[in-house]
Amino acid sequence: MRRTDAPPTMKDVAREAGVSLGTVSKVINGIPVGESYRCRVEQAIQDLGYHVNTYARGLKTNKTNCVALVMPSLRHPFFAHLTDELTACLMRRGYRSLLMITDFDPEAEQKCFDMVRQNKADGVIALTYSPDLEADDSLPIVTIDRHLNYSVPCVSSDNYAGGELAAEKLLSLGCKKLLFVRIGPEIRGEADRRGEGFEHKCRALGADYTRLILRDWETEAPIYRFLDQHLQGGVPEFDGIFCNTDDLAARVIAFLRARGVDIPGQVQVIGYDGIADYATGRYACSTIEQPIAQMAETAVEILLDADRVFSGERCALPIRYIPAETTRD
Amino acid sequence: MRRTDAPPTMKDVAREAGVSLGTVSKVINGIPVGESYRCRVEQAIQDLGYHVNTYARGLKTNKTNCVALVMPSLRHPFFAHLTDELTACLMRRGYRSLLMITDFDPEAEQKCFDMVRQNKADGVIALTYSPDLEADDSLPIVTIDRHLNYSVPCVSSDNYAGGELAAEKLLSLGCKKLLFVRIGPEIRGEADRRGEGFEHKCRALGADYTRLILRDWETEAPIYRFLDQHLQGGVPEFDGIFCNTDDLAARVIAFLRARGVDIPGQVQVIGYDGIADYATGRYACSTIEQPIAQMAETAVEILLDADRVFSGERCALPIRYIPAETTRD
DNA sequence: GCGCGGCCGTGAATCGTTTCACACCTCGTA
DNA sequence: TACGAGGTGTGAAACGATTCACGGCCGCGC
Repeated sequence: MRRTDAPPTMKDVAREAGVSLGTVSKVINGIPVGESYRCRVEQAIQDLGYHVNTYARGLKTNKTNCVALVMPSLRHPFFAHLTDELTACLMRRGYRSLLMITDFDPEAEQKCFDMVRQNKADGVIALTYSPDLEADDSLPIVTIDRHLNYSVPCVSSDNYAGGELAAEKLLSLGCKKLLFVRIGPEIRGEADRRGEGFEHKCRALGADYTRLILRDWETEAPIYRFLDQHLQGGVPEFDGIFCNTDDLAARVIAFLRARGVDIPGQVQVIGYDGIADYATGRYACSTIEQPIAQMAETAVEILLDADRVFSGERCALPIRYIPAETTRD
Repeated sequence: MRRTDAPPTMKDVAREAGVSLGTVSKVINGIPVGESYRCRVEQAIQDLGYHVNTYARGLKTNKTNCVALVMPSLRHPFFAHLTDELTACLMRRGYRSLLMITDFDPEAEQKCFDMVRQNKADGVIALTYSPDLEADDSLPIVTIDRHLNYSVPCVSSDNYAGGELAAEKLLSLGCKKLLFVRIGPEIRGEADRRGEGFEHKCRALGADYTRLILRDWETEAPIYRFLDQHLQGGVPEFDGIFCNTDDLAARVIAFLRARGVDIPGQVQVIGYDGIADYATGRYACSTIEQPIAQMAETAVEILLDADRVFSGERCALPIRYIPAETTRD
């Protein structure tokens, strides 16, 4: 007799229903089976409170219904929002998500990839910062905003167009002297195309622009120094600034305001991401919004719809401009 | 011959190293084994690029090294931050986290619990909104801020003390007429103790207070109506307001300011959670901060350290007051 | 009435681990 | 020298699902 504290197995169900293992398996997997058999099995499953053992199934089928999400952090609202949408998408399709946080550490990122391999997830959706991760071609991977190598599909918003849009907006607001500020680690990422698009548009329209590129996190000091140097007698030299993230934009705005600069009176500032503050629903600055839900949907689609063949495909989704005074809600 | 595209198994390692399965198993699990044997096995593992198959192991051991995280959403920074800390804690201990998002839907919450059962996670850490979830006593569960029933341990910040602290602060700032506003669904949750602590302290100090309790999300209209009614000739009747969440506080502040009320000149407002805006690092309002990292650490500890016995224990962690003008960083 | 094809339920084999009873070897002791 | 205890590697059995070759049964057609 089976101990009552151990969960029931298919064998128990089969015995209870008076059928064979194969029949139980068929019922569970929705394979057609004689009416009376199906009923007996379903009844037995109910009575015993049977649940399939995912690990036995995974062992046999080599399918786990599990996708690993590799994210740098959930502190940043963009990552959190993205993870939220990805998980929702995956659950809708009957997949579970295995969450891994790397804290921007390349070593941790590589470790995650190794873990994923050994955990036999069905796939990986990753947003990473290590320039040269060993992507395992044995496992389907989709990256977000990053090029691991050119056989790994990458989903992102249309960063180039976003940069162009930022330039257009600043110029159409009457700005004459533009500045592009970029912060963050060096990556072969789509996000770098924000600057390219911006510069291209500036050149195309014959606008005066400068760029300030910092290849590290958390080193804002040089930016503040630069801004100070270009603040002649309290009058800022630049009247339009494009920052590569919203939080950088917010800090730049705070810094300039502390120096007595009127924003947006004297200087226009545009950020990138389009995340509103949760509490107030307000945007900290004018911004280029990324279609997060659509990015998540697309990443999941590419990962799971194996019938479509993707080879190093890049998927650039449409962006949108949001002025600072906007409130979400 | 094993096909080269199939991942190597312990059997392959054993053959390559010229030892038995049992020996390979011992090496993998760190059980002492003769020096020369260990070396041969480790070499073979290297050569073959062997990784243990988690599903086979899980099947055999009934342990998965996997904890399910049931969260309402990651849009709210409190949940995101908490999930971040929980995942970090779990990874440090060699556990993986299975993320499930319920979107505040009781049905989805129950479904998550069912999924967890069938997925055989080693445990669950849940922050739920359904008043009566069927907790499965076969699976270790720790809740955050919620009482499922009194045999399930619950971790939270010291909400009662937080309420008291809010009352004290408002009074010490010179407020005479206090208001407590609560919004959110009805739950048997620790969060309700915020109001109790607040009221208790008010009574103890003989302070004049009113309460406005809404048992639903997203129905702020009655709050605004109430505030309007108590705005006699532009002068607010209440000069100290305690809101049960930061985002409610932020909205109340925005509403009153739109009515021309000077905050904090005429009215002091305190929220709860202590989450700073990511972009600016600023707190949207004065607030009672919850020790999120400590809550995560404690929840994981209670869940995994089975040697300690918990029966319906409630763990209330210390809170802290943060004035509005503070900046994180 | 007989034979054959199709349908459908059966249960043994299998997936890759862990575990454990067992056999072997060595060393110390009588 | 002989025997037993202790240490160590071995490999078969088991975990709980899926799969597939097999065989029983039914009905149709000649």
